[in-house]
Amino acid sequence: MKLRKHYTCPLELAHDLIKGKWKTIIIFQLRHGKRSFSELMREIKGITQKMLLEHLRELREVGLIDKKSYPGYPLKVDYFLTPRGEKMLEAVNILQDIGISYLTEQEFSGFAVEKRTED
Amino acid sequence: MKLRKHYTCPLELAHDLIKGKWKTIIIFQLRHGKRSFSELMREIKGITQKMLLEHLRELREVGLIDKKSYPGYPLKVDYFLTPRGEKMLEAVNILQDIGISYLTEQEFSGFAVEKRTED
DNA sequence: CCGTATCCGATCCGATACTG
DNA sequence: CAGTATCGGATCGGATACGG
Repeated sequence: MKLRKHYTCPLELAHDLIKGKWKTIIIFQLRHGKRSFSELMREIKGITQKMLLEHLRELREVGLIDKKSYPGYPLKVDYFLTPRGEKMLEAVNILQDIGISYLTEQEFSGFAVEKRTED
Repeated sequence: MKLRKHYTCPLELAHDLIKGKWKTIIIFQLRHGKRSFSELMREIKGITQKMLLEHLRELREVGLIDKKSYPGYPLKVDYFLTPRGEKMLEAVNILQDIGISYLTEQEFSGFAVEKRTED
């Protein structure tokens, strides 16, 4: 996700910052501080190596996260939120709350599982 | 954007709610109350009729907005945020602030225009 | 004024294999 | 452990035309 040259609207830019299936989840996982690549792989269910690396790189390119590499073997890299990322975390936390409310409340858990009557 | 049957993570669901190029912008445009379809078309630069209708329908299906149709000609329909939409607006407002900060600050306005030296 | 349908290129994302 | 490359199906979104 390269940012475009021009944006006519701040929200278009901001939405591009978190575009992609995993970006908000990555930001949320970094809420308590740094995480290595392998920790993120373990904590984020269902993500592939390719997707995680790609989204990490993009988040870095737009300045929401940064990383620190430690020399030597085994390789070790820590990813962490920048101040901009911390600000984005505020929005992500709200999204998290909204997601929980949808998963919790009857009205939409019924809808979210498409009237499953079995199990 | 139909919601899936199951989500392993609230953020995956929440991100789906605002997935798509225009959803956050539509929510933001409804921040001060109801808007007719044609008002939204006028206010949201660059959007096509198809995209606006499609995103309005999807936002409605997931319960972030609702609409009220008035009988008679010319047709008139008002769209407005539901309580869930108002909650989502809190996140969108933060995104808006972040977008503004990116467009404003030197570091990223330079980056956002990809080192353009002409014009 | 509001809503639907279709076509088609662009992008996204998962699987998989390979490198330092 | 961390990162790169490629391929192919699925989805997204713009243009355009048509309908109530």
